[in-house]
Amino acid sequence: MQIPLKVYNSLTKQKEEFQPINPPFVGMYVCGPTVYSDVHLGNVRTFLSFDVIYRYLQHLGYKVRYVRNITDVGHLTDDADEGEDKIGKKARLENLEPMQIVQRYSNDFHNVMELFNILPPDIEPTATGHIVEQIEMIKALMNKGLAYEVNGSVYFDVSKYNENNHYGELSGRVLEELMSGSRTLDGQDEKRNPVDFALWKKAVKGHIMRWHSPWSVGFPGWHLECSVMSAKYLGETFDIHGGGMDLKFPHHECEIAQSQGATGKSPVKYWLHTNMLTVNGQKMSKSLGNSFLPHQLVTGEHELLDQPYSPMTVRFFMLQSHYSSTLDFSNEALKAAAKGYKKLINGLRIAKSLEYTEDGGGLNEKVLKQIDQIIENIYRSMNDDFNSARVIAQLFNLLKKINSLQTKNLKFGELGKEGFEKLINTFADFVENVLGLREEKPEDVDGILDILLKLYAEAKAEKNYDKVDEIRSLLKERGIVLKDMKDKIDWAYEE
RNA sequence: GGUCUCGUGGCCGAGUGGCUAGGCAGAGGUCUGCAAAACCUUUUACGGCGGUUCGAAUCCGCCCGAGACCUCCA
Repeated sequence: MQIPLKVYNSLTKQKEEFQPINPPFVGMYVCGPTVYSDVHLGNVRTFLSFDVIYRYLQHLGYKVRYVRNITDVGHLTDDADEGEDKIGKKARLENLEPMQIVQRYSNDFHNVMELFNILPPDIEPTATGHIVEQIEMIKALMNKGLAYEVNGSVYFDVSKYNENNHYGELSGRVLEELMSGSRTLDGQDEKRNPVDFALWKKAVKGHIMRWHSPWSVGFPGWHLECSVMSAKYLGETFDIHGGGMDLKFPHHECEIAQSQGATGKSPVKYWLHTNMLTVNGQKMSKSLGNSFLPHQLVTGEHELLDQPYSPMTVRFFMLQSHYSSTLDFSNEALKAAAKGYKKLINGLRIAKSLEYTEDGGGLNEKVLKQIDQIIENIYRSMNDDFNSARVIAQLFNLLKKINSLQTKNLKFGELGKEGFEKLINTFADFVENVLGLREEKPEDVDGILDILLKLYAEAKAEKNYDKVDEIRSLLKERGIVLKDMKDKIDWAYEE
């Protein structure tokens, strides 16, 4: 396609043509979850957005290396770098080894990702697996005079960094204002400046997760792992760094400062930020207590939910908005999405089942042109900062053609074999591979079997033995045998 | 208070200086034993006030309203 891919770069605050540093390779890093509690739907939105970006880049032929970390070091509950370690706290409360907490919620996270058909990244590094590398980066920063040690803890010297760099370039902060705006913490603070942040924290008594370092037995600062792991797997400068808006400051700002401080290079070419999921206009977040857990959605067991919604309904719902807009979560919107999703996925089933047959129609240039136009619009939309909402709109337009083929309102011959294949393949490819929507078959297989058993019983009662034999043999082909019992009919797997 | 985003028809949600978003809901029609689905047609719109322009919902200013970040958060 001739239309170039453009992405909105949060760093430059404008849409830019996407040009990878080393085509056809693309390096993409996305901040993953901290595994100390269940992921909620807001978290899912971010990973879903980058899933579609990942899928589309691959669709365009790029060789993408997608890295998404797992934060399994317990970071502190407030940014004064005080407070309790979240994983350690949970471990203590539940009387578990911290790594049990980490494992449990990592497993849960992976299950949720699979539920929403979010592809796994190529590399999923953990913070605890890269303590050595983090220590190395701290050393490098200390050697450059950008970090200082106090009582076994090491802090990043933001004002020092700002002398030759621009701290705040991503989030639009001005250091002076940050410094005047932040309260000086009473007495105990080890930092030279409130805006400085921890690279290494000495473990206080009772802190469970701890490692040896040249400075103390302790643990690394929150921002450090992303700088370290992205550099390790993608290089000191790589193409795309993603994450939720709420990580822009301070997390991503600090990441830039660390990386640039250590290497002298700007680490990321394109910064992409996804917007928040809201509930009644308010951000969904753990701390506000208005978050939905994925399983609550699927079961419908939540006071704000009228009914259950399937994972693909939610996926479809989220893709109907642009990743950089807030999206409000409501029953009405979800119900509409459920119907829309089913319409689209019915189309996918039809698309896959249609076979081209010569039915005497002559080529219809007008329809062919329409289809070409729609397909071009699909690429145009996706290339415009991954506008999945517009892609879906166009897919519904293709769907009309597909449905018309099925109902014979449109003849195969009008499209010709080539036109037909383009229609079907584009539709199926975008629905399944780019948007990642998959068919959700009814799970109630038992219920469907019951219906067959009922028909079988009726046929027997009518002594319609042809029908009886037919049902029996058809089920047998599927590995299911019927059992005529004295008082009822049952079934079993064929042995 | 500082920085920033948004305000689109009954609901959700794209987009754009003049050319159909789309889904859901509503209306009419075709098809159908009935129904559903599908297809065709169709109603409802760009927070307010100014300005730029031949023309703005789209650009600019002001106002009103909502939200995000500035503390852990995707």
